[in-house]
Amino acid sequence: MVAVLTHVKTKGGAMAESRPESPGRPRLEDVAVAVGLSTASVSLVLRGADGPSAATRERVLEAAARLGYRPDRAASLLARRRSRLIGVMMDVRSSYHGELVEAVHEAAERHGYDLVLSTVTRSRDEQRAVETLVDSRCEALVLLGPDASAAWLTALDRQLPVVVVGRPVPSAGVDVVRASDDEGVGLVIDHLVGLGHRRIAYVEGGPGVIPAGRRLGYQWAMRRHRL
Amino acid sequence: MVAVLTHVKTKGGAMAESRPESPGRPRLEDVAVAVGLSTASVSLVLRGADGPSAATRERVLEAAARLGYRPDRAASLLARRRSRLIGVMMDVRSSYHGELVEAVHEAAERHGYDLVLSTVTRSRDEQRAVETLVDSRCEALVLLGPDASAAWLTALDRQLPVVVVGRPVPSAGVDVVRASDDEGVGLVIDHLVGLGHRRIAYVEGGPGVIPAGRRLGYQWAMRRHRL
DNA sequence: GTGAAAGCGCTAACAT
DNA sequence: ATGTTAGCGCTTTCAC
Repeated sequence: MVAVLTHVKTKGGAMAESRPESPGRPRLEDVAVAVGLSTASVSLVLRGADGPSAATRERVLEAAARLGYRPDRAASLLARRRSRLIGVMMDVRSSYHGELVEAVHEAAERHGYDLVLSTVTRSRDEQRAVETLVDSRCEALVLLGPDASAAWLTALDRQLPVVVVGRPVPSAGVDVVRASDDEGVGLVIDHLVGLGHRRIAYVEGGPGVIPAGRRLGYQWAMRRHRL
Repeated sequence: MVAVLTHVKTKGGAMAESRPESPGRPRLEDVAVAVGLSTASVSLVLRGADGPSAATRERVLEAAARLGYRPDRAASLLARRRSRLIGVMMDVRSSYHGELVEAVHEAAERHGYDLVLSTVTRSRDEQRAVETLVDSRCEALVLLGPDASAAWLTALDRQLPVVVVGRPVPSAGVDVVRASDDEGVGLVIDHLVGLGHRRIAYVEGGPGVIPAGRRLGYQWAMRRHRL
């Protein structure tokens, strides 16, 4: 029943012991050099900009693939103006939260946003979980079932758009959406990032709701957005 | 039952509409200037290095708090040598995975590592989920229930330490730990980052196991590590 | 269409 | 004990 460490067989690799003179992963410059272009051009191609010619594009893509190039998220994030990131605070152990996250993920994806997940644990409370998200440059936050006192919740809301799901927020000065299924979240995200970009808070209608009507919700959203 | 968008009340904030001349979040330099020190010193204080004097520390911490300074994760990550990040691929909708994540999180935390969560969804397959983790500079990966063909799994394992949980890996060239409860994961992480830093793979003994023996597992780990 | 150069905010030697 | 100076890898004007 219990894990047996003696069954561990090592394979020689090391983690802490810094890989000696490992070439390190290929950088944008490596690709640039490989095709005899500037990093600027390569960057454009890789991001699908319309500047580069089809021929150039071809060569760059080939080289990038051949070298196994992967963009460095941290570097990219640091250099970019907008992060296009939406942070989600949740409890990973809740499959209900999981369903919501999936819905949020799909909605966000449609608008070109990526998700950053942060879970609450026994040793990591909600505020710390949220801090991680803010520190990660998220442009908006979705808080699943926060036990938040209106205090820091509203303070947070003054910094960036925040959506709260699952528990009624006390009489804070935040505005609210009422709904009772997980599709509402998708709708809210659509609304949040796709349309008005309003700063809003969302509160589930009540407990014990039956997750359903998924498709319906999305259809509504799509229709509203004329997609 | 379905979310009602008409209930949305805006609050005037905006997301896309770049906050005009917002001062932007305070940077390390802002804190440095506030206390009349260099960013280097401030960085040291904030990271709890032992260089700075108690007096200096005091002032820096005060200023940081007053300005509401929060370190930029991307910038920090980019500048740092090691990321001290462990990536976890999972299915957020599975509360079993959630339990495992919590265990992994606690183990990782004890060794000063942070977790990066990446979930598989209908539109995001395992390989893409894992790519995100690699691109995020994770030093090691924990894959929960991957349906991986040995192909890219073993290729991945050549780049960095990988731990697989939940499904037997085909006859790949990876070494294995056998166990049957989620504590095994904690143990493996301990082993992975705390002791030998070995490159290993972990395979759950079988399906339908009863998550139990949590404490016991940890006690074993602690004892082994003399903590 | 493509390149040069200036950062993004932070960390890490190396000086002082 | 604190400051200086380079970068980390990428994006982004602005020239060419």
